[in-house]
Amino acid sequence: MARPRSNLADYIGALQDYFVLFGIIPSLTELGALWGIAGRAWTHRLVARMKEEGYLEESPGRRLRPGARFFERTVADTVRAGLPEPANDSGRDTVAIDRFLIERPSETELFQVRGNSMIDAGIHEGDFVVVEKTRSATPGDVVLAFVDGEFTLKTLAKDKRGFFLEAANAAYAPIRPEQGLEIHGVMVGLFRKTVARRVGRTRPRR
Amino acid sequence: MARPRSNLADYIGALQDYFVLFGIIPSLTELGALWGIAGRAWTHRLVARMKEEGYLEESPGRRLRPGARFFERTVADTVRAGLPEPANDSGRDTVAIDRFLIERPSETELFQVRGNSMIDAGIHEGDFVVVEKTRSATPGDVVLAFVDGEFTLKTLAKDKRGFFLEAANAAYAPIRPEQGLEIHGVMVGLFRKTVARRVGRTRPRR
DNA sequence: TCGTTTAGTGAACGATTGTTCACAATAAAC
DNA sequence: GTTTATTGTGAACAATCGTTCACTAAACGA
Repeated sequence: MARPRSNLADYIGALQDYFVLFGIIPSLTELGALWGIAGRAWTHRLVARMKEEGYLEESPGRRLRPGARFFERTVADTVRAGLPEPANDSGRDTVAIDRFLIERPSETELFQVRGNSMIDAGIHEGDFVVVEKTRSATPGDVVLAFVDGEFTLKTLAKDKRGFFLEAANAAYAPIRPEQGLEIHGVMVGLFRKTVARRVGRTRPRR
Repeated sequence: MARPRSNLADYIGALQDYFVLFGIIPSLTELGALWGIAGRAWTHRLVARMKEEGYLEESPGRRLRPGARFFERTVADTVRAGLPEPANDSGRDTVAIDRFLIERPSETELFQVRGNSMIDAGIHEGDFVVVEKTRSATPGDVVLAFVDGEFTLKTLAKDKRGFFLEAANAAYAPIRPEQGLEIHGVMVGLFRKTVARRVGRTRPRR
């Protein structure tokens, strides 16, 4: 029966390093060179196995991309005791946050928040808000609306009199737009930088 | 002289959407199909221009990968009246979220927040916190500390009795660690996804 | 009007692609 | 010592790849 005993893990490790370096999954020929394999046939079969196990996926044009398990890096779940070491031996992907927050790049805009009318929703002045334009809004969503000649970020709400806008701050009254309510987009994410760029640095490098 | 007037931006937008979907930059043939271009020659020249401007880079095997500027996005101010159109002379700024939030990738970790002890600082349960390990903390910084066998996110404070930790929530008492205070890192940023991934889609494709 | 620049098409090239088939080398199982 | 599965090699296939060259079409200034 002969257990597989797959040293597949070694090949995957080498490929992860390559991916961090070059940002792509290369052709079978170059995979063979990377792995020290002469014939393209065997490389092909290894790749097939990686696809079966979810490490690689196929993109249009027969090209390969990292599969669901390729990164498998723990996003370092929080605070619970025990070391938070993410075991992140191989490099990190700097693309992660962008891709996490932005699903439709061409329909997405960033806005910087002014004022504190949404502070109870954890939206502070200076925060960057990710807004998707084409997403249809439903009551409860935070929306970027155009009312009375101004853009404003508020929670969309609805009662028997129709749609209106609510702030997340007791000091602000609800807004019932007089001539129509134009929803520019729906907030789908937020990010914030909390410490100013430091002038010096903690310790000299190298 | 004829200004470039490049509608390159439209092509890049379409490519960004494609990349989110498939995780690769496709071949020239498929780029042409994506952009509605018949001859591969013209696609080739557009790609060359994108490489010059830093949107694309070349990987081994003549394949393409996203360049440094590929993930940049323009930021608009929320509140200002008038169209939020970039109006590229004044208020326009472009940000790549990852690079904006993470200055030192190898010293940075991500943690997901549990609990609401920092809610008055706009840090909610489920938010992702960007923590830099080697940055030296000063009172007022939000730090990820290791006290009494647990990791916890709190504001670092100091009085005449020494350093202690403060929550940003009146329901939590300050923490004065008994056997030493170990600062694991300093919070430098935060991001949050506010709408769950939609099940259906807005409009059918093709 | 003419000239120039941008935008785009179409065909052709050699090289490389993924895939398949036939076949050897190694190792473990029986 | 034979069997069997795994690991690997090498050649061959049509298809597609990136690149280049020659050539329109439209737009715009001078």
